[in-house]
Amino acid sequence: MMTDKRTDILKASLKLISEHGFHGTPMSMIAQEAGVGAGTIYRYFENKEALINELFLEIKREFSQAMLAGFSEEHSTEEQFRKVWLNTFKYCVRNPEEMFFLEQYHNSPFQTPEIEAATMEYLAPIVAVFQVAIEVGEIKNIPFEMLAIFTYDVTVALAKRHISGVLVMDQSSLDQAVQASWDAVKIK
Amino acid sequence: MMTDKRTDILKASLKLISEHGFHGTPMSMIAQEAGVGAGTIYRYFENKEALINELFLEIKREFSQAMLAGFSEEHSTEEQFRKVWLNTFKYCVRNPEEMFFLEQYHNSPFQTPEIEAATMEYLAPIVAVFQVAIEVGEIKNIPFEMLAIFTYDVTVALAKRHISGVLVMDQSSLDQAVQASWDAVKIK
Amino acid sequence: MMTDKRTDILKASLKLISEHGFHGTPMSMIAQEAGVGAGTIYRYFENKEALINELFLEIKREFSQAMLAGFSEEHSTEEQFRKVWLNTFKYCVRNPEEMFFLEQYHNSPFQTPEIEAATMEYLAPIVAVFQVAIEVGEIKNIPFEMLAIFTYDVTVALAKRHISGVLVMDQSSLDQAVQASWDAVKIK
Amino acid sequence: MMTDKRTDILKASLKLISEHGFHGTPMSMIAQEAGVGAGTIYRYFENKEALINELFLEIKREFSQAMLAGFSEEHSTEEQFRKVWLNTFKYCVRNPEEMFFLEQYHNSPFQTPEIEAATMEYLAPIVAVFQVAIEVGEIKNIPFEMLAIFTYDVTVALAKRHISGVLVMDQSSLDQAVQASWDAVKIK
DNA sequence: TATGAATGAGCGTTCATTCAT
DNA sequence: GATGAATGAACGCTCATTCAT
Repeated sequence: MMTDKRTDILKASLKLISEHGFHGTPMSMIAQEAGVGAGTIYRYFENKEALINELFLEIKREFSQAMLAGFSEEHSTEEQFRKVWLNTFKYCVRNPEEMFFLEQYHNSPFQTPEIEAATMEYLAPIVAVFQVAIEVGEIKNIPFEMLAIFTYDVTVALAKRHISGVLVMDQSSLDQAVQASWDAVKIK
Repeated sequence: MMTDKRTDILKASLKLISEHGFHGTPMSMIAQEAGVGAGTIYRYFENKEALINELFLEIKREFSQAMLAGFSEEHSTEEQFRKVWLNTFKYCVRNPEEMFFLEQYHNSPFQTPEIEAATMEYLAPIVAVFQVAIEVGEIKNIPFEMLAIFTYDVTVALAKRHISGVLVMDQSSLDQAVQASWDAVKIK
Repeated sequence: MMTDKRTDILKASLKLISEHGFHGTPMSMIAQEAGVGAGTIYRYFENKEALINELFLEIKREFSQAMLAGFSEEHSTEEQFRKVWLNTFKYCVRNPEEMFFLEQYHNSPFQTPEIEAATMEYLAPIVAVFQVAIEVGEIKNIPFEMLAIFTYDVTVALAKRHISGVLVMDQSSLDQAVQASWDAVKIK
Repeated sequence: MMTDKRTDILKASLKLISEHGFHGTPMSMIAQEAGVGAGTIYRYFENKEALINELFLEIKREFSQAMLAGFSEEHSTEEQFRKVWLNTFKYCVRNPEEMFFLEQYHNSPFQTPEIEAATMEYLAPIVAVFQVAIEVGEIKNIPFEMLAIFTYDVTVALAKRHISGVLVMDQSSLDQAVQASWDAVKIK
């Protein structure tokens, strides 16, 4: 299969980078974990930076899809909000490698405005919902970027603390957290 | 002597690391920027890791002091909350290098539980205020770690977006953001 | 391939180390002399210490084989003694690099009891001959370590003086030396 | 006192070098052990090599004097031989630092023919005794260098084994060793 | 197409030596 | 004279990348 090795390389990269960091993961280690020759990586990716950027885009796409799972415009804004919030949290907890990778990426020199922007479009449906909710007066008229912080960033931060064990998120804590996030953005 | 070499080295490290990352900043580059010989760094710091850890502790202390500026127990909880929130935001915006450095540090292998813990005590006064506010029923009874996310993490995230230009935080946006954060944690 | 890089590296190491010493021989110099890249050495040897240890074991094995050349239990003890003595001397004179390397190694921190011990078994046949000779009363009942000094150490010391030119060992001097060594250990 | 610091430096060098080797002993370590500033060493010695060479000459002189202790032409050749032999052995066992230093020196690039030769004159009395003994037919007519090997080199090698514990030299072993050495060089 | 041996620039770090005080 | 902070060349070693097979 054509994409087999490419996928193997991306998987190996994710696993190793999430554990050892970008700089603790030599290309040779990725090659070994992926079961390919070191030179083979360069048939699929121009260089290490390109590999990491493509991995980022792939994970970001998957993450965005997960955020939108079961998303339906028939529900209330609050229900949609909760849905997305919990989807985000669940994805993080179930895919810690992906989450750690993204967190590392966001604080690295690999990160570029163009690539970050490219991921924005994945979340268009959510943006639309917020847009309508603002117009009908259900949530505060604040920039989408700010809304995103009270949902995405807060959720990921909680998931990280949960995974590291610093903060145990049981059902009741989860309810508290969603409620607090909703309180932050809702009107009244 | 007018300039202290230790300080020069820390300053150079901060500037370069905040821009190029830990691994994008060789010791030789730090030496050059600081105007010292490469070997001189090792008179003041045991190795690169120790240099970075000491820089972290120094910045964290300064940051914590900035967060507590003008802090007084005579004001209301909400006023104290706003004060700390705005202090945090201002520090980030005025000291972007320090902020980027801290963010990088928190997602790096340099970070160790001991060093992280050592910084916790700086914020004891804030913890105390939250504690009282919870007891008297002014803010929600949620774990301190969660409260921290709705204050510290959210604020830093906003400052980062502001600095990158993705999100312009004028006075009115700032008011909105503080209010949203307060809405997230306050009762009623 | 005609030339084996591993062998090239060992040969270059031997030549340079015997001349300049362990610490006067950087890895880069070995690489250049061997005609390989600096990093290539590390494909064949874990680090400098491992390279030196492997070189030691290789030379020690070769040396031991040379000492035992033409060794036969059919001859008299004295003939066997002379044979080994002269084999040793000849090897040193013909392979001064190997000899200087071994001498350096024996006075270095690379030397470890395990590695030293590993080389002992090469000389088992000689030990056996001495053992029997002691039992039948042909040579003095002195510890093997002491016998070794009157044979091996003395011989190497003579070879060193010969190579340095301080002492010219012609056939007659050689006969004198062997005789003196034999007089030291023989009975009566 | 004028020579105080110089002596301190030499003592510190001997102690540290005998333990850690030439290359495991930085000048700064010597300075600290000697209780002087690093730069001070360069007032007394041109550089590290000169320091080591001077230390060698000093030890060699002391060693030679020890070898000649109680030396008297009134005794028989054999008695004189035994005396020197045992003096040598005792010095090594009582001054292992000096012995290890000398052994290291002899297998190092510091060693030069000129310096080695300079030490020869210390042993002139011994040379004279051997000379006479050869002329009167008490010992074999072999070069002094070869005689030296059967006395000095053999003795030092035994002392080294004794100190390392590989070979325990009690009174009887010592008698055996002296006898073997004497057997090697005596006539009949 | 796939490999992995080979490369060498670049890293963190050491230490003999200098020189302002 | 004595100091020790400062230097920077040189070290051992890593790893992204290339290219002959």
